Amino acid sequence: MHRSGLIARLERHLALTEEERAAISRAEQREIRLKPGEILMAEGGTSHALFVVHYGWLHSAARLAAGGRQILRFHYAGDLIGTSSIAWSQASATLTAVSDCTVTELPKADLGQIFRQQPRLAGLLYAIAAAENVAMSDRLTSIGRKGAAERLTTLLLDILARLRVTAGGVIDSFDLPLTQSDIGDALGLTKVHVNRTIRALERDGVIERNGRRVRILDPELQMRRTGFVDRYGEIETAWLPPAP
Amino acid sequence: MHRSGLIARLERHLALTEEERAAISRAEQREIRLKPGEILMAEGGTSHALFVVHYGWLHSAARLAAGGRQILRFHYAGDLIGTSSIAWSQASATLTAVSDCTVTELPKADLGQIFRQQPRLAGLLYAIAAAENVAMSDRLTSIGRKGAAERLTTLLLDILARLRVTAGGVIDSFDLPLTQSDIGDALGLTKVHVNRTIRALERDGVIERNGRRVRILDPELQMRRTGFVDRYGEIETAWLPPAP
DNA sequence: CGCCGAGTTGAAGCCTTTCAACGCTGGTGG
DNA sequence: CCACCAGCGTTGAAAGGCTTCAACTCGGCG
Repeated sequence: MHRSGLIARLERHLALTEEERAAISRAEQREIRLKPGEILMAEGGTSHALFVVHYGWLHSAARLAAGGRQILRFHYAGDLIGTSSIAWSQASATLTAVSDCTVTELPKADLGQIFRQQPRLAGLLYAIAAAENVAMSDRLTSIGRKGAAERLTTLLLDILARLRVTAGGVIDSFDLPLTQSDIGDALGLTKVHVNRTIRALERDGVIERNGRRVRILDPELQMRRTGFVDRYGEIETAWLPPAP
Repeated sequence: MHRSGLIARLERHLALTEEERAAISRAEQREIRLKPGEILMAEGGTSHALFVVHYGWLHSAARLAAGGRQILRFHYAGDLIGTSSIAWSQASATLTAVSDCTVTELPKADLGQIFRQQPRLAGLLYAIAAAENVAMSDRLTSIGRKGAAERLTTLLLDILARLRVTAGGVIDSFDLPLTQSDIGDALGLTKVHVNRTIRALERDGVIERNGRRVRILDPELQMRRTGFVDRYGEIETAWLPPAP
């Protein structure tokens, strides 16, 4: 099996011991490959496992009684997902592949083992969960208090920031596998208005498009204008207990 | 010192051992009392501690460059707050007292101790963080995909559900210490529209008001209509490692 | 070759915001 | 002690951003 996406993620914050790496490897079970649109876990279904993303994108989404959909988060390599199954046995959101992707199962019981034997990893996972909570807050602020153009720009900057991590360099363009309908469901807009907003950003020289390739002309400028903060760069680890 | 709100919260999910209780008591430092409107922690400020709420309400909010504000969450007795300081030393949100309240400090370093010595507590804290993440998702869905009346009803139901826990019974009314401006900032609406929406709910027989007292006429009906889910009732603990 | 999903565009309507004004209440200082 | 002031709640009217409805194009897949 190839290298774990989760281990790679954790090592960006902390130099893991051999034991810590082994504990995670042991917990990760069978690998699952998904095609775009395939569902990994359905809202309301029962689940006794989390998933680690190794490659590709997914999203988690909630359905409304009225028939709409809200995309809650996008998940990239290194993310530990399906975390709602930690607190309940029923999934609170649907996990769907956006691109081709591979994930591995991580049974809840094995997570318990990690918490028992690797307190430093437990702390780091807790810190990452706290960071994700803050990222969620940013999204809430964006949807609650910003107009369509700014929401869209922020989403594109967020995707760019996440991809820059794995790309290992400062890129300014990427392939966007999302439909405009998906984008609307992520931003709380209709697909029609997403389309108009995208075209307005093009006209205003904020972005360029070529097929599904999107280029942000001056990412740093846009980050300043929207007040975008990358929540995934650094995580403080000084408070963590030492490795055993 | 009176009984810790956090211990009470955790014991709703798990029967704690004497050692576990002691570990938390040891970590909780000086008690702080706040009056409505007082700020416990300011966005951008540095902080090396979390806080445990023992009594009263607070909220966390983010400011926008444009001048607006988004209230992210309300915090009640038993909540562990300021968790953004777990991942960074800078606070990402401002914590403000809504009512009179008392909290205690919980230094990050002591949290590290708890993670090292009490893996079961660590797991439970992680599960609670996961549950909060889901609650945040619910809010995102509400703001992204629902109209003003439904957002407001959902907020009132959420407050009711939280108060029912500490009230220890099925209540259907409560004192609402929030201004309409606060409510607007929590729901992504203007205070003017909040006012119109409140009056519409009164006219439609959804709520009654008497000063700051709010009564929801048929909470169960409204829960069904809005698809409200109480995320704070049960948390699964079967996967947790055993107490040492 | 035809169909279906995705993207695009126009026009009309609705929900929410903005701007403005006024009453009420509780706290403060003369 | 009381007048004043500031903040909150309330309401109206007009404007604006986003949605809805509808139609048309384009490209890929069966």
